Amino acid sequence: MPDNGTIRVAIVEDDDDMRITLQRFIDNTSGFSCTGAFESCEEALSPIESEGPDVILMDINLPGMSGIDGVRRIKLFDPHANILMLTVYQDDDNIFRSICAGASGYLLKRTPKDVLLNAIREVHAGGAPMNAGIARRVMELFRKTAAPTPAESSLTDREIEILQSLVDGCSYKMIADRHNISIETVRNHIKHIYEKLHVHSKSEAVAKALKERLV
Amino acid sequence: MPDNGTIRVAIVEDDDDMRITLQRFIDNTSGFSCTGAFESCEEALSPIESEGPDVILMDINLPGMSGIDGVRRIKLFDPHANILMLTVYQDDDNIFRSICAGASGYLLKRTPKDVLLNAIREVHAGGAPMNAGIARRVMELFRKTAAPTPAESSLTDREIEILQSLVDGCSYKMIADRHNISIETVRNHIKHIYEKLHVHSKSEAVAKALKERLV
DNA sequence: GTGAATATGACATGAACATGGCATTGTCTA
DNA sequence: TAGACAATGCCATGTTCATGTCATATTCAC
Repeated sequence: MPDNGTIRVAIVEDDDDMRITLQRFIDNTSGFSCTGAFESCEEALSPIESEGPDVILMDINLPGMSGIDGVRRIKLFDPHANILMLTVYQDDDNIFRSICAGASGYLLKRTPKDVLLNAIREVHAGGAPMNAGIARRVMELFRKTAAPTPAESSLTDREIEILQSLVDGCSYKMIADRHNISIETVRNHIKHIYEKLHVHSKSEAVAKALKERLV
Repeated sequence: MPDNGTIRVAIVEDDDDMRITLQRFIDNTSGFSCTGAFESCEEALSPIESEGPDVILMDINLPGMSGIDGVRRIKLFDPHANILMLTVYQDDDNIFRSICAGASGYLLKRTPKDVLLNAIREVHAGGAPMNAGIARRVMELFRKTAAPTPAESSLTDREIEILQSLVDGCSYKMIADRHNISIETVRNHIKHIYEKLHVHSKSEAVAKALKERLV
């Protein structure tokens, strides 16, 4: 990392105009330098791995490997890479998949240059820049996705152990062996589990256990 | 909503100094007005419901009902309420629970006044203001919480429908009725599902379906 | 120290399931 | 157009499960 204070930026963008404009803009801005500008992830991966830029600007819709897959690949060899998605898409699915792949920020291409610079600084500083609408979307997605609080169950510790074994796919016999108890005892525990969960089969119990985070 | 352009803010904060300082600051700032400042959620709920402020600043650590529960309650009668958490806590658990409860933004109390004003504007405009570190944390939490990419399953559409029915706790007979096919056909589909998933029982299939997000 | 809850165990019976093989029909593709 | 795959269907056999009733020992609270 040369030139303390300069943020080294790599660009992956297939549109020639956009890419060249961005590269010039960054190189001509004090405090920033461009380590490379690439048309595709395939071209970008190796240079990015060796150069280790501070921030990577990544388009989503690229020929060949998508930007989202690119993020995943980059994160494989550098889990701390700071990647800022810069794209025209702001649908939930792309946002969701970008974040899951490991992107640290998400901006639209029409973002003004000064905001983009701030975002690059922010992502470099450990932030997660994104425009207001996208941030709110992430919150909504998060809320929807988040695990519901484990339901209050009246199951005893032992019953939860047995239920866990059911989730693991064990037969009664296997559960008996695993816990060193008689298969009749297993039956008994499972009877009680069924009563408490209001179910009538192994598969229902397993579904309920997993959906309600009982195990 | 009086005075077009003025953002009406309610405050819930138990610390007297903090609350009074905030209230004065907001009332003395052009474009903002304070509809009420409360020491507790219990006191705040009713006035907030009748006043319908544009933005609510909410502390987390309150005597009695916590700010997080407060958010939940407010969201019950006004799902579009814009609530900005303003707190000293920035641990994952509080952030996580605030977002799940329905908060739209999350700032620390030591946030400078001008940043706070911007955040109020932003949350009012549909954004989700939070400081850089918290934003990054939300992304991380999101990534950890989010559903892993559905595994490649090679199941046909029909098989996935049947598998869904298994997850719903159906017996073979119920599946046959639900899909208007013979129970023998159900057997056949399930045979194929077992082969493809490498399982040997309904409960194993259900567990695999839920764990690997096949349905 | 009595009662409630828990963990353990047994037995019996009918229902549901797992697995094998086999057949027909339609669709898609090399 | 032959082959692969999907969806539908039937039959048979053995296994596993669901559910009932009952019993004993332990623990913990009231």
